[in-house]
Amino acid sequence: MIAIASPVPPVRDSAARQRILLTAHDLFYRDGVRATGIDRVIAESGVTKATFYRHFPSKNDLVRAFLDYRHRRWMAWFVEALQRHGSAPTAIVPSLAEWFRGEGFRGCAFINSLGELAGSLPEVADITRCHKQDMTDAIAAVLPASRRRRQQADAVALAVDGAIIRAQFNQSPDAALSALARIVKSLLA
Amino acid sequence: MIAIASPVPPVRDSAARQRILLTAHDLFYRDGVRATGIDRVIAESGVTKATFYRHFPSKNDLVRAFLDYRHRRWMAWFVEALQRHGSAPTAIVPSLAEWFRGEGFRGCAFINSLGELAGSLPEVADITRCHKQDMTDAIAAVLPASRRRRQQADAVALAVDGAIIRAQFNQSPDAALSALARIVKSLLA
DNA sequence: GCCGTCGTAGACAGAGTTGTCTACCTTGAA
DNA sequence: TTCAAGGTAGACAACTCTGTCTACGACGGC
Repeated sequence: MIAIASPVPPVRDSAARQRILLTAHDLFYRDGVRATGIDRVIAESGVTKATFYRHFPSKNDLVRAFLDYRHRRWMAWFVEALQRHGSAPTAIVPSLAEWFRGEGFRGCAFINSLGELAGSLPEVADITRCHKQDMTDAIAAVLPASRRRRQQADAVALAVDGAIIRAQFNQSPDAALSALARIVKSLLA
Repeated sequence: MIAIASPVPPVRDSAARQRILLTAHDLFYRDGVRATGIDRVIAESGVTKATFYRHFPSKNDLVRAFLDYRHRRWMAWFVEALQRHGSAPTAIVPSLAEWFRGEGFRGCAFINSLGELAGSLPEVADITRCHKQDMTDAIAAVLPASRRRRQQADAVALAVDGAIIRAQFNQSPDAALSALARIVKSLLA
């Protein structure tokens, strides 16, 4: 037996894995990561423990996969929403309004994870930084080209984070949205 | 025996209770509420289980006390810092800079709790709303009197929340502080 | 001096946590 | 046809979590 390369190609896209990831996404986002036990994910995704641990050797592996999936999914939605609303600075507030008013909105998954996982999964800060960098880039893409575009995008992104937080605890997102609109307008004036 | 009022006046300020609350504050803020077990709080505050449960019948009671204490303590610091920096709009950024650069800064305790406790302690949203309302009032107090002061304070407070978040995952708070300064300046222009 | 309050000390219950293990079935490719 | 990968099913270990309980000591006001 010669066996040059590893004979065990990891299965990245099996149906069971997808089901686990989708279920974990919904539960982690809705109830929080620590509040959601592995057993719950296993039961609701309809697989067995052996199958689960074949794909995700530990809960932290699942959490990392969840954050990665969340990032790709949220960014795809955000870029699409900005385009749909005109790819202009005025697209930012109505896009976020969609999200805030959507069923099951519970804030930013990365910000939420930051608080509860800092101890058990230190890289969550780096992951969040990457996520917010991509969000900032998407915002910069709808701002008018100018020498200060980078700085303006940073400031708008910071305000967007503030708006997400306030929409999370304020029941109605209206106040957060109008405050954000005011900030965006005065920054670009 | 006539016994008009309850003969068991709750002890609000015993030494043991203070020690428990202080310890819980440090641990909850540093490691998160869910990540911190009751046993840990008990061990580090040097009391026994019976004593602990005499003062706090459940962990949720301790969490509520923690948030209340945190609110009073943080507000006292914030108001004092704003005064110390001149009680003007320009006092906001340097005050926050103190906090962000301080040892053990780990973001806003209320925002952090929001994500991890929404399921087990629903009132955390109301508590956070009250806290942020008081923070907004403190900000309004250093803004110039005008017809739009309330709205300006709301917008600044929203941006402050964004700055807190970014200072939490960005290692250096400099970018968050300068973006916040830019927002404050343009809002008051 | 008595009694209630506050405290120490620690065993214990009951539930939930992550993760391992054995045993067997199915499917597709060499 | 054989064999390995991926899946089902579920017992089990080891630990941690919250919360209860008994027994006893110290102190202060009535």
